[in-house]
Amino acid sequence: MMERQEAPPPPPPQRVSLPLLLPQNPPYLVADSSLHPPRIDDHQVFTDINDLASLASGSNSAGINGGSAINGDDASHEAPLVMFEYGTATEGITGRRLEKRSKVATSSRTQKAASPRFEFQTRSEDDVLDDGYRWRKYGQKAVKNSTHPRSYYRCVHTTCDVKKQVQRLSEDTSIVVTTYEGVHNHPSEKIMETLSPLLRQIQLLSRFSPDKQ
DNA sequence: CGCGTTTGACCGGCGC
DNA sequence: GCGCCGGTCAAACGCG
Repeated sequence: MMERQEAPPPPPPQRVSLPLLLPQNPPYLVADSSLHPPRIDDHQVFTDINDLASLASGSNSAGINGGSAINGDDASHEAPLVMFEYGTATEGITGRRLEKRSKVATSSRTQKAASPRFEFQTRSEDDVLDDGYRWRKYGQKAVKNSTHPRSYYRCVHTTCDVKKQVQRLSEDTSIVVTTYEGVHNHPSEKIMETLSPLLRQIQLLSRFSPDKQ
C-alpha cells in the first residue's frame, strides 16, 4: 500500500497555458487541483472550452466556481470526465517523484525539469485518446493496487520530449486516466494536415493579388 | 520491409 | 542496506 503523506503539500496555484489539444467533446469536467487525488464527485462541468482555458490561465479559486456542478448521473457521456493540473512533474497522483533518468552523469542533479503535468480522466472504451499528436508506446507496467496496466507513450517528434501515461481507474474501469507530461514544441500533425492546403491557397491568392505590395 | 508494439530486463528512488 | 516499485530501454515480434 502506498501511503500518502498526512499533510500533502497543495500545489501552488499558478498560471498555466493548455499545452495540448483538449478532447473534442464537451462537457469538460474539471476537478480541483488542490485535492490529491481530486474527487470525481467534486468536479465542475464546463461546456465551453474558453471557460476551461480561463480556468487554466486564471486563478484557480475564481475558475473553480465558474462551472456548474453536476450530479453524477449526467457524467455518463462519452465525454472527458475530469481534467486537472499538476504544477510540476515532481508531483503526481501517487505522490512519487517523477524524475527523468539521465544516462550521462550530470554535474548538477537539478536535471528534473518542472514540466507541467495534466491529467485527464475520460470515460471511454478506447484507451488511447486521439489528441492530434502521434505517440509511440515505449513501455507497459502493471501498477500496484490496479487491475489494469499502465502504458507509457512518447511523442514521435524527435525534438519533442512530451510523454503521456494511460491507465484505467481501478475503481471504475470505464474511465481512462491520461497523464500528459511536458509541452509540445511543435504543432500537431492533424492541424498541419488541415492547415497546409489552406496555407498554400493563401500563398497562391496573395501571389496573384493585384494590390500586393 | 518498415514501423509500431510487446515484453522482460534493468535502473534508480524511496520506504522500511 | 535491502527490497519494492515505478519508469525506461531495447531486442524480438507482429502487422500492414
